[in-house]
Amino acid sequence: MTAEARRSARGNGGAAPTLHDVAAKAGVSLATASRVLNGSERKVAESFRERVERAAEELGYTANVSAQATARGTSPVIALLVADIADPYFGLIAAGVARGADEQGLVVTIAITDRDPTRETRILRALRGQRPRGVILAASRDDNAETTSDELSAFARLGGRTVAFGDGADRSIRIDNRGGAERLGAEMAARGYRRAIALAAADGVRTSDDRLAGFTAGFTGGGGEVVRVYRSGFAREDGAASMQQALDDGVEQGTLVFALSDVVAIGAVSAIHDAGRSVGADIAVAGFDDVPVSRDVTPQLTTVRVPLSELGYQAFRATVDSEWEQADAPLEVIVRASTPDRT
Amino acid sequence: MTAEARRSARGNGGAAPTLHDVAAKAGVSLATASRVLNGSERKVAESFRERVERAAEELGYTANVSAQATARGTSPVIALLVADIADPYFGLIAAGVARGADEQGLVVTIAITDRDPTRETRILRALRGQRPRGVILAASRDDNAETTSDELSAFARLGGRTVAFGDGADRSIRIDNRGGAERLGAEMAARGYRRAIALAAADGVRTSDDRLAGFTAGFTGGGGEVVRVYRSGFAREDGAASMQQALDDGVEQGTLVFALSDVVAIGAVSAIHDAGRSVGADIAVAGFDDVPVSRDVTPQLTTVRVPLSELGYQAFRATVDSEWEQADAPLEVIVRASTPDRT
DNA sequence: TTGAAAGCGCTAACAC
DNA sequence: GTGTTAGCGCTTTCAA
Repeated sequence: MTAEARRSARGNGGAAPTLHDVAAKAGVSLATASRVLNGSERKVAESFRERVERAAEELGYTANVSAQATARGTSPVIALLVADIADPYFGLIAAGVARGADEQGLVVTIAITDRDPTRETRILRALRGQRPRGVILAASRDDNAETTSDELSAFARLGGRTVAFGDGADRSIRIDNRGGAERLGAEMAARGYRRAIALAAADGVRTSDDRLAGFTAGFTGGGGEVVRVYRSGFAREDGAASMQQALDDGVEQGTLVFALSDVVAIGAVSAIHDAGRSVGADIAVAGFDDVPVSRDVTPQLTTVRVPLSELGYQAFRATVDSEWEQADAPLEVIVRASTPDRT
Repeated sequence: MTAEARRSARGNGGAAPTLHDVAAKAGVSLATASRVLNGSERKVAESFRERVERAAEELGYTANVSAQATARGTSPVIALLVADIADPYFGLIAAGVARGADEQGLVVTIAITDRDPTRETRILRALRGQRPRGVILAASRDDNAETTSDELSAFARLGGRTVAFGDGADRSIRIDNRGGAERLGAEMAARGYRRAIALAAADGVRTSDDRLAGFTAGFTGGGGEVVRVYRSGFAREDGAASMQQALDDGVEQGTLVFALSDVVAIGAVSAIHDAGRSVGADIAVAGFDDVPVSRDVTPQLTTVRVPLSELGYQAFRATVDSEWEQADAPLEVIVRASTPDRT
């Protein structure tokens, strides 16, 4: 049964009007209708153009994106992979990506990896079916596993641009985790802290390693010492659990807790409260990222500002611009009340 | 130039392998390959099936979703509209939707309305081009404007399911804002509060109106009085601004501030601190939603728990299940330290 | 079971 | 300028 037949069979109820319908109603050819509605500018006589536009309007025509994509061989989508969309870190990145995509009339699809590399690879494979213009990987915060990088090259071979927060893709959004953490460490030492406990992720997780190494370098360089390192993950509960453990092990007054992210730091703050200790002069806490909630906890969190939303926007630009160079995204140490001066 | 010609012209470099390639390599027809790889189960001889699968594997074949969509007339996507993906309210909903979509192998596309009804309508129109299986509207927190509802019916006519947090769609996810707020108001009155200030959104915004009306009913029913209502929006900064204004107007000690959402409440908390006042015995604050940060501020925020992520999941189910009925999502009043007993 | 062939809705040569 | 027509990659009758 042809589309035509099917359409009249149901009296055209429930079927989306096609370009064909518009062309027929306007009394022009398919090609002309296509040129007016979706094709490149300037080529159609004004009178025709008007007729087509009116017909489209009356029919409520909207181009079928899938059909356009198969015909053109490319689809207007940018795929974004995040670990957890409810985490403000990723939420901010996603907001930046969405803003850019919107500017260009592109659609962004979001997939959640739950920080599971297997899932990540699987999703990537499925995403390939969308033949997206670009893929942005903000998921692992880790060096991208081998299988993931295979998938990434598969994308590249299809002509899609791959961008990663980290390595392994065509283009990388780099965050100077090490440098920022080092400045933070130095600043904390300068403010009189001498003992620090670090809350990190598993050894080998790049972001965590860099932040930890940077902090340690800066802090010891200023005369401090990182006395213990607890390892768990990136979630708030991980921070709470690690801190709980640390408290069980004993935390001297005046110790600084350096958490690898604000979210983790906030978990730590909660554990400190639960233990009846207090944040600040008793146990100081510093995080990383400067997500909005770091200003909403009491005391406000000392942290390193990462312009996440802006970086998301840049990541988007990186997927679409032919020429591209990452703009400078300087990280700034922000000292707040969670780390009072000890000098 | 045919695909064949093009492919050999570039030595097949850079082109995605097509079903055609797989079929050729396996020595079977297109139809058979399709049946094995993407079609319905059970129909192909085991030997053929194996050959096809091996060929697909070796070629690294992934079905082109757009082509499948044009051929099938339906695409495996669920479109989600949110006001602001960096807002935890929407982040949680999105997480629930994403979880459900993943279970069904569907893709979710996200669009941001920025709380602009015009944008919302425009986006909806563009989204229609994707011919998504379903659309979830979590954007306006408002009664859906007329144009929006036109777009929604257009979707429905195409056979797509529309689901809204609020009214105007095929199916609605309802949050008992009024009831929850009423219980909160009653509880606050029972705990000895007598004067309240409300921080709401513009008059006519449904969620805000319901929460405000509910709270007022419960609070006055318990002997309290809502002395002033400030109106702005749903963002943290709106809460800060409204609270600032309230403080300028004068806020008696022992007053309760009821904010229409936790995010707004947190803005208010920040304004209270900035003004050198304190949250709790001095000025009490209650919010709504129970987003994670409500437990991370000090003092922790009294609020009404809305199972946002779960509701996101339900919204997803509502788009895909033929039979559907909203599961009970009871709202629970959670009293925390931001509203100490005054009795 | 399998395969040939006619679509799906749209784009883009190419000719008029 | 405009229309014809052969694709895009895939699905799905319909015969064989």
